[in-house]
Amino acid sequence: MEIGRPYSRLLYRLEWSGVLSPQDRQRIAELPLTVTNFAANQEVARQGSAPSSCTLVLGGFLYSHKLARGSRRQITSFLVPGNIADLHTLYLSSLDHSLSALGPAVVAFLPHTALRDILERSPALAGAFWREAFIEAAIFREWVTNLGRRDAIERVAHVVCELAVRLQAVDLARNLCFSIPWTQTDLANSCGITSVHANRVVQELRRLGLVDWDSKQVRIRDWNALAKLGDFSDDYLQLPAAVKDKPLLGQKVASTSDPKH
Amino acid sequence: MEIGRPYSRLLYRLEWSGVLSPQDRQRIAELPLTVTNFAANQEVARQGSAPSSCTLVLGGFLYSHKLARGSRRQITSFLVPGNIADLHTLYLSSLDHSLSALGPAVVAFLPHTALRDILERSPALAGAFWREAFIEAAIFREWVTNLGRRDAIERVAHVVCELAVRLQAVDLARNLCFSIPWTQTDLANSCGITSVHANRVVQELRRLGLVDWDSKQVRIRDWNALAKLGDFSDDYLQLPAAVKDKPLLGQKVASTSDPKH
DNA sequence: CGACCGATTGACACAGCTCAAATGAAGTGG
DNA sequence: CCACTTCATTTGAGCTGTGTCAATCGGTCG
Repeated sequence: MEIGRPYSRLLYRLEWSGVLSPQDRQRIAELPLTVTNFAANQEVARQGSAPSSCTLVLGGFLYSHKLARGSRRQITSFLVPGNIADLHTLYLSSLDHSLSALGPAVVAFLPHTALRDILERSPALAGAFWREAFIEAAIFREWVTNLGRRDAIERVAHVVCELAVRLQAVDLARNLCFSIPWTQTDLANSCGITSVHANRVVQELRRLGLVDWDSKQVRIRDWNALAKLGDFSDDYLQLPAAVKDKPLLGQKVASTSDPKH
Repeated sequence: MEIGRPYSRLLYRLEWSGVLSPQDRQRIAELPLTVTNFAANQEVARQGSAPSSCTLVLGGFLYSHKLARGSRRQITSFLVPGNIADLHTLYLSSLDHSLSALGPAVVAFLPHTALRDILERSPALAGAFWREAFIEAAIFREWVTNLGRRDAIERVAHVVCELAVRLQAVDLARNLCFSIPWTQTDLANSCGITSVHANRVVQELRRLGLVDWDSKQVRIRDWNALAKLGDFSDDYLQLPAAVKDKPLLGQKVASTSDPKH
């Protein structure tokens, strides 16, 4: 994966479904974009607003969230570099969730007009974006299942597994180790538990020897056990064979390099 | 809404985002379709399979579901007439959930080839389908929030409100009353609770005078109270003004016509 | 009539919540 | 370089919503 250009991770993901024509790659490369930095916890878009551009994550993490009962926060998804956080604003008038930066983050805003234009002109790109949207929906279904039918430690294990896979797929996790600037409260808000209980779960995962967890740094020490505990299978993420064959998952490479770093 | 043709409810929904050209309506009307009947609980599509057509609900209900821990079932969505249950199979190779009939149901299978064709030819139809897909995603986000941050009675109240609105939007609910062939176990599987507890919650809703509940027949007796209890707002369903202005919600018409039918 | 399925009920157990406080780490300003 | 603040993590002690197990009841259908 070519890294270094703003759209490189997006392009990499879009080509999961098949190589794009030079012209289509060019279309992506030429998308007008406004790069903006956000501080930790800064709001990128507010529920109810009607943005005129979409938000591509370049660096760091965003999360979408909603409130229940007026004050109970639920994180509905984590967005990692290469993800477009709110493609739906292209066709839905108002945003049904808020969007915030988990830690410091860099995003690019892509005007709706330009995106609609390439979706109309290139069936291949339209297909690639459809695919992105549908993968996001599959993740939502998995989260519904996670929240509805797994207990706290399983939920946490599952979310950690999911992030590990999604991050390694865009080269942001190495050796089952990744950095993410979340707090245990963020974790709790994504797993539908309280932060107090999230803390106890994290401690239990440490005690079981499944993960090292320095809050901002997560290292999975026993992938197979964690995936089993979290009832995790990466099927729903629809990874292409080329990505699945990368090492790091299934602990194929857990022994090749120094597990301490 | 014109009723009577297989695609009428779909067309009605597609036009929520704006009137379609006669040619586009024609394209929908001419979609090749295979109509099939399913018995209650019969499987329409199995997780892991790779269908070559999409499933349009014509009558009755479908539900998508996944298993956690091998045996705990979670319903991830209810599909009502006019919904396409698995549009994502157009672009994702394998189904990440199973699809079953809640009660007896009639569905139409639409070949991928025909659907891809109209998505490529008509930007307006593509936009309408994008909109459908994004509304589905918004529902998933709401479900994530429901499961993660509301307690049992709130979850049930919320799901009932959602179904009432979605059904009345396609003329399948009158006077806040609708028929749905679910069991309390189905309800439990959608709300992430056990069937025993679902029963207690239903009894409590009855006792509070919020709903009449004859299992297959749900009548909301106090919409405002139920919506408040379920922390429900229909914003995420992205109803067009024309539909929101219909009576029945907000109990505007709770008295105008016969509540028995 | 018997079989089966869904609704209902009761007794009890426990996962996770609430409330409250202590500890620790990181930054800020003097 | 040290007080001071702030925020995240951690711990403890009850409390409660929901699960589990098991039985009963009622309706439907062959």
